Amino acid sequence: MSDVRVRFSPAPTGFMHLGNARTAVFNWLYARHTGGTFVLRIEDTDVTRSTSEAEEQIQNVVRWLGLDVDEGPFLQSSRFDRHRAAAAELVAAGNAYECFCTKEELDERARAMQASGLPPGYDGACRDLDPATRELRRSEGRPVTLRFRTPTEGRSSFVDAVRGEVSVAWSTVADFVLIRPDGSPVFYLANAVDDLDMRITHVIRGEDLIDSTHRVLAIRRALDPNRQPVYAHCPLILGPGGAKLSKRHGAVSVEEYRDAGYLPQAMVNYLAFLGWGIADGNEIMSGAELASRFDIVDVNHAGAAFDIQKLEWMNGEHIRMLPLDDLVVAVRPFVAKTFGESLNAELLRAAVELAQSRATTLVHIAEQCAFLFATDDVFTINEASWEKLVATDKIEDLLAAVITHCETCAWTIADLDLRRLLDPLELKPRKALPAIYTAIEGSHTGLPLFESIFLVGRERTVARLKAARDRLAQR
RNA sequence: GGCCCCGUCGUCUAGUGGCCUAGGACGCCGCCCUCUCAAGGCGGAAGCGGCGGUUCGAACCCGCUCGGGGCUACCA
Repeated sequence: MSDVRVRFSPAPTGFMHLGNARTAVFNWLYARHTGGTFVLRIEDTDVTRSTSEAEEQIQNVVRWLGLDVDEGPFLQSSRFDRHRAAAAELVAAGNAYECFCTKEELDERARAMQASGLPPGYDGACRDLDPATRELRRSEGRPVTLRFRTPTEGRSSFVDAVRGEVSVAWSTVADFVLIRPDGSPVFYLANAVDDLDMRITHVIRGEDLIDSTHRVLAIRRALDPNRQPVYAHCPLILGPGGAKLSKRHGAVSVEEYRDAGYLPQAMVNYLAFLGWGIADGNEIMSGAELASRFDIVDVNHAGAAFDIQKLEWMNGEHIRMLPLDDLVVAVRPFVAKTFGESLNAELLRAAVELAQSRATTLVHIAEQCAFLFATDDVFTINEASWEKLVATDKIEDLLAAVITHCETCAWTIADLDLRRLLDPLELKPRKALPAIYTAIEGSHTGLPLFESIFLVGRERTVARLKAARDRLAQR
């Protein structure tokens, strides 16, 4: 095992969206690539916005994706004492100070500064208070926050593993809050302290955090000047057209994709290729294959648009690669959702086998199999398909011939090859058979007909054909 | 507004000065296969944001410009 230690550290303040998932995937891939350790840390420093549901969802999604966690989950909220101690250390060393400004005062002054064309950051009002004034403020019962004292000159710079040197003038970075009046730490502090304590060597995260890195690094250096991790900021995932990914573009939470019938291995495969690519030859890979090839220095610079069509294709490819028994297990809950838990296992397996080569999602497979599990009272025919049936040439003769055949023939797939009935009627399979698909499967598109009829069984087949015949006669 | 980051087919990408009349994949179009729909096979259209440099030579280097994104919180 190498000494590489990475962590996925989401905030439990909402659902796990695709960007979070991709960050998790990159971290996991890098850990597995290097033989390092993958740590899960929940950054719940914002007590008012963090929820246990979100926390649970994060763990569910990580598990579902198959990203095995080596250490954790660790909750930052259980380490607040450690964060406060670190903050006290910073105050003692003069790197941080007490600020007595109220939220209202801050807001008001920020507005005024903005109005006069100045940047709206903290104005440093409490930065250099003398001890007497500090004592006075405290005695007034004002809230106390701890702020980090940011350098006034020079530049902050670090070498990012994907972007190279990133640098910013310290004069543009205002003093920022470390500890809130209620004693809870803010992200910068908790993040710096925990990465230090957990001996994180590589910080792989979204580009939205690139500017905060200067602040985190400043805290780290004040606490321990000897250790600095490698930072790798990955491009953000965009919606269609390069705009910000949002609900308007459809599902953005990973669980929605799971529920829509996407395979976790397809999700990992697709996400891995968003912002990174070997893109030479085969793109369908297992997590292990991806891990063997992944490296953070190969991550792209530009944001990547999420393309559901490619995910869908990739999902189909993974469905085709999956051993049949595994696919049956994956499909089962989707079928059980409408037809209950007591499913005929053999029937399900046979149906999934027929669907495996033609489906793109698990939901798609469940839909294609539905006609097999539908009892006659719930079996319904798709309206567009019914119209096609009605318009079929010699439909009455065709139905009559198929009914007779199905009532009397041997019940084997070979004997159920209905094409033999078509010649006498001077019909072509391509034109005539979709009507039979409709009568049996409820749609003119679906699982191969003769195998399907075989699985439906003689009794239900004849019943459905007669039902179609009768409905036709009524019009 | 300020600061930072980014810019190759519609989309994901390969490409780090000559191998590029820019390669692959999804999607799209056409053909083949075919009991429907798919899957599969074959073929096709489609791109270096723009302008200036540097160089014998630029998708690759530099400048400007335009465009996109992020940050600018007692969110992370």
